[in-house]
Amino acid sequence: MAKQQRRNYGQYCGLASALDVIGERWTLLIIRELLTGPCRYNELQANLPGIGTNLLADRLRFLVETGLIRQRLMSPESKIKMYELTEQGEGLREAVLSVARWGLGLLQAPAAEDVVRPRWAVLAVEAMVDLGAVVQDEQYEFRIDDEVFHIAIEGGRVAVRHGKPDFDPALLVTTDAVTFVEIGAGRLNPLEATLTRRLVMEGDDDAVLRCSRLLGLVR
Amino acid sequence: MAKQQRRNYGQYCGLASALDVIGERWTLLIIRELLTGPCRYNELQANLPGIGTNLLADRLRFLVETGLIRQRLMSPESKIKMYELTEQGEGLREAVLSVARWGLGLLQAPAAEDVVRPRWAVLAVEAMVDLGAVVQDEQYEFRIDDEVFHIAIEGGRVAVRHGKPDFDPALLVTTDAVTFVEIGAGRLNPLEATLTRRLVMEGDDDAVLRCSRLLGLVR
DNA sequence: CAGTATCCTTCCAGATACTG
DNA sequence: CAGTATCTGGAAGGATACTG
Repeated sequence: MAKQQRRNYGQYCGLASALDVIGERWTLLIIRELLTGPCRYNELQANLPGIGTNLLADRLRFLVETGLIRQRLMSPESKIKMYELTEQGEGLREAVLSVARWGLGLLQAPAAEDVVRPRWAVLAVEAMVDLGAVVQDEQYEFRIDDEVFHIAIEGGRVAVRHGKPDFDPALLVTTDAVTFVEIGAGRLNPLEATLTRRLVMEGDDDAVLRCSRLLGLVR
Repeated sequence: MAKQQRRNYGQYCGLASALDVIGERWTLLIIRELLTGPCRYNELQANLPGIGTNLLADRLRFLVETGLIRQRLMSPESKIKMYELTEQGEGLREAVLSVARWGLGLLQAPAAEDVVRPRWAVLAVEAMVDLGAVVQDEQYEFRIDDEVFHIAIEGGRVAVRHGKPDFDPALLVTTDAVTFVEIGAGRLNPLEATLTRRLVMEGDDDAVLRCSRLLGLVR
């Protein structure tokens, strides 16, 4: 036998065939990391505590084979490798957000041993976006712990991206990852978070309102 | 140790917490079965070839504990037990459809050993529904292999349900599960399927058009 | 930095036998 | 019918050491 067969469900069904590819342990969490931008091997390892390097390598190899991700050099001269989603992998965004949205509702208070990362808060932000609440093109800057990202509204489309906004943001939101995830989970009232300074929104009052509506924090 | 701890990711993140509950093998397929209506133990076993009775029992027990499903007697007098989704479990519908929609795009021609079930075609139908194409209240009857179900459009909402329509349907669609899944996967042209009689749509031409649009089969 | 290689543990598949 | 209980080989997962 040249190559052993992967375990699969053997069902002619969209869900089953999806799970044959992304159903194994850790796989969807790797996709989650890449949904907020390309990552290096060690970054992935650092953001997926407990994965074990062999499994990470296995999963990455399989996902490259399957065409969900690809390897690319960071720049022509450097030999630092990055992993990034292909178009097919990017196609999982809606599905991942949908699952994450459901999972947000399960969250209790963080346990002492729970790990949190700013980029997971980014995912929470994205899962919370209500497309019906888009009013005007603008950008909001978020500073979550040590990471900066922004929401860009462009012609009715909403993108959540890493790094600073492309232009002067209408709003600057400063918070920590736990606070943001808790708000997303509906466990923490945004007003309360604001009053206790766990969440700080600086900017025009109207922009604060628009952003709050976009994230479903107020009606 | 009274009760061993389930393996979990230990991440304070919506996606990770969702996967702690529904990430294990077979779990989401059990949810899929229940999304098209309550099932008995043996039905589940029959529709999930390969699961093994102990594993199915384990999963069901866990899902009941977690509150995603519940057990109920079929009728007060009979002692036939059914499993059905709780409201929380029902909350997974969008997420499951979203994953299934992505997975449909992966499907190749069915392999000889692949299993197909009419209810998976029901899922495909539901995943294909384009809410933007809803025009008027009506119902469509589907006969896939030996199962009957229908799409009910009521005030802009679309429901896919088991059994016969509540009133005279605008359309009767007859086909087999493989054909329907293949159409959903974009592998089979609906016109071709119609011409080869693998798919038969009986009804008013306008209704055929509306239904085809609803399922994204024509623009 | 970006992985292999190794070893050990846990989970899963499949079979079978049993119970209320 | 609707499960529980037990067993076994094999596959997947986890921890750690090592390498170009």
